[in-house]
Amino acid sequence: MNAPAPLILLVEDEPQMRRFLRVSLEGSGYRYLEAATGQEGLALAAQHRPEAILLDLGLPDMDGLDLVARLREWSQTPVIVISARGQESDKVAALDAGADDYLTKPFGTRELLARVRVALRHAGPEAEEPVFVLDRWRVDLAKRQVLVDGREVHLTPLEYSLFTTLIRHAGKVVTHRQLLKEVWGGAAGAQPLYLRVYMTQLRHKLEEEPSRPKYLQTEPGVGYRLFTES
Amino acid sequence: MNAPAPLILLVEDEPQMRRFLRVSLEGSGYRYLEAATGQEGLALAAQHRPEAILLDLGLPDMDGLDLVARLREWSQTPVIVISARGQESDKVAALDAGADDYLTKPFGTRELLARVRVALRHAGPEAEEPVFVLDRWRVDLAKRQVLVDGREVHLTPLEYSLFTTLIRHAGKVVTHRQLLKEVWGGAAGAQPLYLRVYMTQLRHKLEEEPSRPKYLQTEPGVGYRLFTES
DNA sequence: AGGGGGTGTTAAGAAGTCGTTAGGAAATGG
DNA sequence: CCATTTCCTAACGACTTCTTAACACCCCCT
Repeated sequence: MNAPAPLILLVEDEPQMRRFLRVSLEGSGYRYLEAATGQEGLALAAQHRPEAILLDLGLPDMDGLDLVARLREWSQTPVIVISARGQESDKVAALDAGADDYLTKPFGTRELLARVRVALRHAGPEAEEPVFVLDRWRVDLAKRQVLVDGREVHLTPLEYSLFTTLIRHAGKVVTHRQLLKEVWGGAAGAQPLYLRVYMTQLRHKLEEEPSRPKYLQTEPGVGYRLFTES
Repeated sequence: MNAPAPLILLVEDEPQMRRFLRVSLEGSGYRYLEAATGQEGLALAAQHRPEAILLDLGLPDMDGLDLVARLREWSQTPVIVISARGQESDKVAALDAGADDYLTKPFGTRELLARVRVALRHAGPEAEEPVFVLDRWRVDLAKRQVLVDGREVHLTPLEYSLFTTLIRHAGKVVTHRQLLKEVWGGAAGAQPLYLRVYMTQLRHKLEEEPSRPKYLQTEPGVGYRLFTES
């Protein structure tokens, strides 16, 4: 349902500034990586494919602009340059080297985060649709749509929730207790009887022979499972 | 072989600043358009599809942030905001409203041009017509115009917002919560009842058989969706 | 062969949600 | 300032979904 938090790479050698950036990003729920040198930064970028890069110029081992140029050989990841130098020529050089933004120290946390959001917005909506396909079934989790043989089948909220819970644990047995908890919520009152009723309904809507289920299988005394061949 | 020079739209009411920007852009070989008001700016943007927009806040007729929001309803064209106000909160507000960069006056020509180059770099491959077509419906997002069988149908602001929200998520189920948030704004007080009333109105204005909607479908207990045949 | 636990099936009432209408409040535009 | 449009709210019938109960079934065990 919810995508993981965007990953951001910090390339910064100064411990103090690094701490500041780390706290800012962490407080906003981003995942982050750190590199203290240009080499390390490039390696981490290649290895983890962050969704944005914060780059402080003035690294010990290589020129920041070279880093951007090297990165741009294979990646379009947005780069926000951070620098103490506010000269116009510095900004122009960095932006023309391939950086996407240029922030001059000192700057505020809120502006930094706003510019990070812009960068992430640019990173593009690379949202591949989570679609579960099994034999004649096609379940589009994003659209909340279930197709059987290309024909749409309507599921009620509980039916859909039960079905997607089984899909999430496809192939594995899910216990009665776990199903009741995930579908009906931890609250009390949920009875194993519900499962039998709704499994029946699901089978009638989805299985070819509801009385001889091929995929929505019972694991007697334990729970149910969605059988995925082999 | 060689594409025409990128087209840039200036939205600026101050004659002096306009002259400065014009000279800067012209000297770099860009084509440009000028607008002195927000209304004119929106119209020109819709008509000529510039590849980037330079927007001065503090226009006479409308708030600059509203202009960005209106533009973002149908276009992803990069917007560089220019402002005399350097407050961090101003920058954050503009960037979060959809702007891509924020320049505080005074600024140098070379930095401006460098940031324009960044913006043009971002400007992706040819945006398609900002028109949504489905069966007998034709919605021009730029003109805010809805046609049914070629006949214009008038929608109130809320109706239009609700409709375009469904269009933006065409095919997907949009939950009550999400619709209320996107159409009525995150603020409190929005009730699911609103949705029922406005969906009824939309169906009467847009559907052939309002009581048997073909496209504006209800997903009981979950939300609504704009049905686009699989 | 006869229980008995767990399971499948069906149906009907209860609970909740939705569609529709209309009228008054609020905002808009001249 | 008034006319018009738009928005909010309440009420109620119609519909969908959920819960619950009753009963049939099947396999295993003694």
